[in-house]
Amino acid sequence: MTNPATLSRRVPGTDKREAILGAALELFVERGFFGTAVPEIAERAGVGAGTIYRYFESKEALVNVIYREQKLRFANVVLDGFPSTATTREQFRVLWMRMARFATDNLDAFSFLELHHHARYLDAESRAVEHRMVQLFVSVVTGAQARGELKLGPPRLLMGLVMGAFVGAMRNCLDEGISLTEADWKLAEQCVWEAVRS
Amino acid sequence: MTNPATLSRRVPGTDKREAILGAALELFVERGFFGTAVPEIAERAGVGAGTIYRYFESKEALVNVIYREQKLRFANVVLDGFPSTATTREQFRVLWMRMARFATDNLDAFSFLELHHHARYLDAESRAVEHRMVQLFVSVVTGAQARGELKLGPPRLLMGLVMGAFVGAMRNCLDEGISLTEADWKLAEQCVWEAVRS
DNA sequence: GTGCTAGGAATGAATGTTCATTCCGGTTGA
DNA sequence: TCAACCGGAATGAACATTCATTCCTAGCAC
Repeated sequence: MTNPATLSRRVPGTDKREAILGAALELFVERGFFGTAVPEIAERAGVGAGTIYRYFESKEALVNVIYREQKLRFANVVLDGFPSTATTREQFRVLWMRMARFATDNLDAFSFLELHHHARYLDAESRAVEHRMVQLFVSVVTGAQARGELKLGPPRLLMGLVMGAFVGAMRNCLDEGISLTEADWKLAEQCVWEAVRS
Repeated sequence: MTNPATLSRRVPGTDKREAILGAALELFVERGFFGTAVPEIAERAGVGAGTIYRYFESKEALVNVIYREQKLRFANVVLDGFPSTATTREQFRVLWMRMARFATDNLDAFSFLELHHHARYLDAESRAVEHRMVQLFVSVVTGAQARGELKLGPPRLLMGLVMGAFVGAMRNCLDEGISLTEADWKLAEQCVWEAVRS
């Protein structure tokens, strides 16, 4: 009963759920939330329109599941095994390059998170997930400031500059349909480090 | 026929047109393009739904007019009387502070331009307006690089970092419902200059 | 092995709602 | 009186969601 052939039977329809999530992610990136019709999602996922409502309570619930899932995936990629005892310089490099990897390997997920930042249809839990991540970053910045390794100033402002610069760099990629080279990412990292170092 | 009393007759309904543009700008920022219903725009503008179609061919034409209008307003505020003979350091300061002024004084317009960056419903002319602005900035960056005053590297990448950092700083404002102080803007300017200086 | 059956999963046409757009009767200023 | 202008009800298309029906397969009887 637990051999691979029966696995998809034991958790029925998991693959359909994944197909719906994948199709919805793509379409929300391409057309936005209100610009995407539920039957379109069904068509791209290769399921009936009604099937979506077997897995998700509503279109809004669907977009919230995607948001939280991808936000947590991002957090895992970036923070898993974070070198908390390394120098701030090294921590910054690791953070930047992990973000670059996530964004490069998961273009749609990255665009989705960007696009749906603070959207009206995100519910309290989705906002809470976001808020927890921000708080975590703020505490890292505050710590580095206390050790005199980052410029002084509102932590949220410094974080905004760094994250904004990252998104700005990535956006060039997306806008031009090209992808940034490893060298480009390293240059960007060096630039932004010089922006915030004390 | 040209005295003030008859002006609003000679350009009929100019004030209604402005009311529609203003209401639509606000609502598109609050709810997005597809999330905003035309009758809602009419209500906030204090006109009938049909009246909107006396001034704009369609909802899509309306959003494009707003986009181009605000993009050009931004370009004017930032580039009008630009000190083209000053040092790159001084030019950077002027650019940054003018952008800060525009964003602070025109929160909705700034958010609108951010939100509708590369949206599907922007037409060829709107894209052309955007493209011309980018080209202009690229040539400024390239010139400064040639004089050895900016880091070398893809001009689009450096621009992306700077503009991204600006947006990131501004976003803190919007997210927290607070506004950045003059000191905050100066700190941010100093940080970002150090990111791109040679 | 074969045929049957129960019941959960999947479907997509049907439903009621909401939307962008049109159109016509009323209003206004000259 | 008249032409230009306006409002908002009317219209048809498109939408999110539902639900009566079909499909699939594990389990059983033989």
